[in-house]
Amino acid sequence: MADWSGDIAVLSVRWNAHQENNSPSTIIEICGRSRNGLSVIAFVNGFRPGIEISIPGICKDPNQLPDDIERQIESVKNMDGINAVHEPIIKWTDLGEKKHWWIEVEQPFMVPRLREKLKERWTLSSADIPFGNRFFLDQDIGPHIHISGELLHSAEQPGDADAIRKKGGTGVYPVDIMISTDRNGVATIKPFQAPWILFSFDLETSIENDSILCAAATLETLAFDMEEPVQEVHTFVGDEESIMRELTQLVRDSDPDIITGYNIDNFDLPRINDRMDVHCRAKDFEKKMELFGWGRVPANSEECKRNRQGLLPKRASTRAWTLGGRVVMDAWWQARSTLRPRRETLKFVSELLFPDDEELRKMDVDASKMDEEWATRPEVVLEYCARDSTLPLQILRKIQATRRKEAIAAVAKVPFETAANGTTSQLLDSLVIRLAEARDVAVPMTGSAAKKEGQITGGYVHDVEAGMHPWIAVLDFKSMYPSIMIGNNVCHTTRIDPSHPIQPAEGELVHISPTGAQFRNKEEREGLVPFLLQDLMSQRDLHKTAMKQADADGDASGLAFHDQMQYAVKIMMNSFYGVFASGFYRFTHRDLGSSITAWARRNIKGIIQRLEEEGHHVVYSDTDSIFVRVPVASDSPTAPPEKGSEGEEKWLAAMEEMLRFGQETAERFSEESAVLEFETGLSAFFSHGAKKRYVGRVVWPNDDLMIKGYETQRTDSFEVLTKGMQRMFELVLDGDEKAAIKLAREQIEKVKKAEVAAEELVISKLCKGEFGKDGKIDFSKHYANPKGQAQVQAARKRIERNLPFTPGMKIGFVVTNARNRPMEVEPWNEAEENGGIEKYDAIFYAERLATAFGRVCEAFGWSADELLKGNRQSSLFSF
DNA sequence: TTGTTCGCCTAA
DNA sequence: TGAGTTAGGCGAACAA
Repeated sequence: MADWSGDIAVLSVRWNAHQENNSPSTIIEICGRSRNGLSVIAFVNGFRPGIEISIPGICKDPNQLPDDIERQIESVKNMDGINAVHEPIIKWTDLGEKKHWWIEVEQPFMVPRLREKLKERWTLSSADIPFGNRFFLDQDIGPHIHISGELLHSAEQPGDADAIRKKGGTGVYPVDIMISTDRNGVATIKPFQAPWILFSFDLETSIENDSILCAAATLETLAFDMEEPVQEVHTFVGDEESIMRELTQLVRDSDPDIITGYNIDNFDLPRINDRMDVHCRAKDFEKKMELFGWGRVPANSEECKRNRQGLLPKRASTRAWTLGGRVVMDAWWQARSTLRPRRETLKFVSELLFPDDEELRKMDVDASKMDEEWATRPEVVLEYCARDSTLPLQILRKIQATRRKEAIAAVAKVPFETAANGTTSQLLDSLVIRLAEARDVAVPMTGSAAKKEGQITGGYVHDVEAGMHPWIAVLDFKSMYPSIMIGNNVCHTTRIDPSHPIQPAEGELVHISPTGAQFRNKEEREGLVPFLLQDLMSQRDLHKTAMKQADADGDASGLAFHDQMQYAVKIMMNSFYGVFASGFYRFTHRDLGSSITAWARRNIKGIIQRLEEEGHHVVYSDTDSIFVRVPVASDSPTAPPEKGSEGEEKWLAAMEEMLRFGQETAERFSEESAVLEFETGLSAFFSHGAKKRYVGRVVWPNDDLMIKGYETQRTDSFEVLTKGMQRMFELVLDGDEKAAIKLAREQIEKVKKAEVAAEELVISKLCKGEFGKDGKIDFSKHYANPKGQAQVQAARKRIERNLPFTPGMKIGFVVTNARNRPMEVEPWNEAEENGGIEKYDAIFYAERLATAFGRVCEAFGWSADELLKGNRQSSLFSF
């Protein structure tokens, strides 16, 4: 047989239990897309599953073993499912250095049962690493590899099912290329952007009987050298079974890597799954695979029965759907996490991203009367369905969702699937475990660490003084927590525990945190985490340098690529603290998290104190930032002056002083592993006196309005409030308090008279819930008192009116009567004129405005009450 | 009217 | 695949 080789980006990995010459073997099955656009399945031979065992308890001398160790090992060897016990290796553990025996297991699925049995007498390590991941760790590869091997299947030479089975596959896969190889056929290459194929779909369903009325799918292909993607729209009508069959056929023929759609996780995929169950008897695999056999695996009953990564998509957890060889990426979820939109409907998000697209403004089909709509104007419904199958692709493209995930995958060295749908700790596991194994550090099981009791103390937040503050320099610690971890060598493997057999030598320098916890110094024992963080830091520098180079060369795609990569590195670095401060991570200890934050608090409080002692007033500080008064002339203007006006000179002088002071102060307080940077210069800073709520006029390094915490930033606020407050802050920072108060009063008055459109009053909040057995949504699991939650009330009304509602999504509503308790609300229905809102509670909204505006205006002598009434009772100075 | 609790969302 | 963390503001409901 011929050989095949090529560069591929790995989409996902799974394993198959196999037999070779009557002995068990396990095949790693890699699924990827090649650089030139072929879908590839590779069977990798020669890896064996297993786990590691060592003797429980503290160990002072790894060579001192129980007398009956031979007998014990022998009895392990004789256990069912165990192939072999390898020669022991000495590894570091938190109870001393110990001998570790690698127990080779027949098949990965036997591991859970063996774990249960072995843990009675042994300590287990490396015992809960999914076998597919093992391959990435052992070979030290990431998602971008060069792979070569024996060709089993191609367009020219279609594969033979039996021959493929002999290589560990389950039949002929619906892909371009299939090969068989071993560890020597795989090599790391530089990351590249894979020409993924995306498949986006949408269903329209009956309200009356839940059946699928019609469907649409859009395919997107983007070759690496093309600017614009090629899209192809398909529509499906007819009886339900044939719609499902044709959809499935299209998936298998078009062979996409990524399946998307809007809210498919919670609606479209569950619906197809339910309808499949309606049409198929439990054992009727033949029919099931025709209706929903979307996996990139052979269509046979064996693949049908797999619970994960098989032929039929399954919900592996509440988190994501899995199927063989493809990745489900819900455009809703991606849009939510990157955009944090105020509302989450497809219409809202699309209009947000594509404000110039007039088509999006067309009135929707009335989803609450879908059966009627379908009966009377099917072509309109189908058009609407087709559009909704295309939009998710545009959304993903606009927010660069696949490129971001690909960059994360490259940095974390995991398959695309893990970057797209995995957890933060899985990303870290990938880096930490491979380093641990390389350094002979035993890998503990998740959950093996002592539980963290209560919360650890976090960052320090300085009280903020209410009012206006002129000329503020904002100083920030550069990557504060990572720097502390590097600087103090903070790691699971460097923590000094009095009970540990290995102790630092007398007089050895150790890092002592303010909590008293101690860590070895880097020269004696470098931590895994500090090493990884340092490596990530230098990776980021490389990408930033490459960005500059690409920019200079006019290489737009290179610039974008390195920007994605440096951003992904940043994300990874910032994930370390959280994972290591969590209560469950395998390499954690409660002292790690609390030491990091304790060092951080000590650093920042120390600097605040020294600044104050020097007479530099610190106005505010949060965790890693310090807002300090710049010693400018007292008559320095705080609003940018007109060109050529008399204030201009003073303004420039103040700017100059701020730069000098900011840079000098940052430098003066910087230490080797605690670098302070002059990040931002403000000509004016305002807060009403609450922590985490402030605004500033940024004048360096660029001109901007910075707002933190206030209603303008909140997605559960409403537009009149958001817009009004934004305008108020602009005026306040210009020093025009009068105008700000006037604006506040006018806005409140307008709302009071109900002269504002209901659309500007929509409040949107997350509404949780769970599907009950009867198909109804149960709110009581998530809410102590569901009736008391406005968003639940709105959700219930939507359900009652046959309008779509998905637990876990934000829901928009308008308050119609706040006099009653709980207050009455109406869901916002964007398919209807004016959202279907006839009347709103103007007094309620006026009061909300007054409260929010009042907090700001209080600083200038107007209370919320006075704003609401429109005049002031006691006036010291009346405007 | 006031204090407590629940819940959402944000800053870092 | 159950799982990054804590600090903090504030609105609403509800009990007292």
